[in-house]
Amino acid sequence: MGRGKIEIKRIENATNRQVTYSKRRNGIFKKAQELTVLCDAKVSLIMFSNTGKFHEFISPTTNTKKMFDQYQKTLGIDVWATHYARMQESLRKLKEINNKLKREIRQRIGEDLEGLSCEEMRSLEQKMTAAVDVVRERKYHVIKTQTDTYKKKVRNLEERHGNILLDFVS
Amino acid sequence: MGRGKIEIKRIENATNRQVTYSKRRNGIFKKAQELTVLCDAKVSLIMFSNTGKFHEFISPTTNTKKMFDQYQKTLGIDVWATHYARMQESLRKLKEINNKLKREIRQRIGEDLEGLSCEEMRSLEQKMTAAVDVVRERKYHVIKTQTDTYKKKVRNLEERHGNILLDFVS
DNA sequence: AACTATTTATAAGA
DNA sequence: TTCTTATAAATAGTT
Repeated sequence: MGRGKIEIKRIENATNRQVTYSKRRNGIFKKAQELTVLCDAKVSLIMFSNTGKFHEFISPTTNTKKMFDQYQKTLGIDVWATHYARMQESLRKLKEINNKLKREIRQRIGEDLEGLSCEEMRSLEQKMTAAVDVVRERKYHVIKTQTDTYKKKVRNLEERHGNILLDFVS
Repeated sequence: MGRGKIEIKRIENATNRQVTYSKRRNGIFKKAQELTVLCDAKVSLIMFSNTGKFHEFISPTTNTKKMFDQYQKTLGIDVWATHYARMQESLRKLKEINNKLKREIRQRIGEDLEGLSCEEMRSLEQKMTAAVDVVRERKYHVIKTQTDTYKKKVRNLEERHGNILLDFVS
């Protein structure tokens, strides 16, 4: 999958190997996550890059301990695993929400409009003009309030000034 | 990937779930194998289907025991803590970004304007009207394109209709 | 870190 | 299960 087909053999260029590792690692993690959800399966995925970097995915499950116990006693790991998996899920969801929000903002900025139908565009425009109106009104309100405050101050000053002048005159 | 897009949630139909599990398990195993070879990585992949069937993939360069040894040796129990801390940090950051994005959207919807100064409000209004213009222009473009297409069709139909009428007359 | 031309995975149907 | 095939998704090479 990609610009060209590649042979499945060790990538000799270190940089390239690192990049591919990173990309494919994400791919596999995503697939593991999906399998966990779609098929209600339990998955443990642990990997070390050739540079020794460690990554893992563990399905959120109450039976994680069973999975590890089949191989060896790994004290405390299962407790963390559940917790960890939950966090992974949270991260994933947050990222998703983030992307959606970003897209919405982009649309409201006027980018990313390619996919929208005429009707959707009309609706978006309507929403946006309505919002602009709200902002405009609010702005006027603020200005009005400020102006009134200043007017009052000026009136006050004028009055006092007038009194001072009167003092001079008298 | 497939005839249709699917939502990532538990597949309720048991047969379907089993089939998907089988297909996707093969997919992940293949990917794990490829990663092992391409990137010279060590991968341990253990899974249980919801019916309790067990499958695993282990890089040929290692074995499960080695993998867990490395896991413990490289990480130790305290590394779980750092790992956990790192994830928590990520979560925090994502949430923060999320809130900012949400706030921006709210403002662009016309809510949450309380804290803004007159100047900020003016700037926001400007940005929004600019965005509305972009959307409006894009909308017009779409409508124009559609209209032109229809016009062409109508012209075509009229022409053909005219020919048919001529046939009748002659 | 993005992008995109391609390859690959896979959902649905048989 | 296995095959097929239209479509979605992953990703190799590139910028």
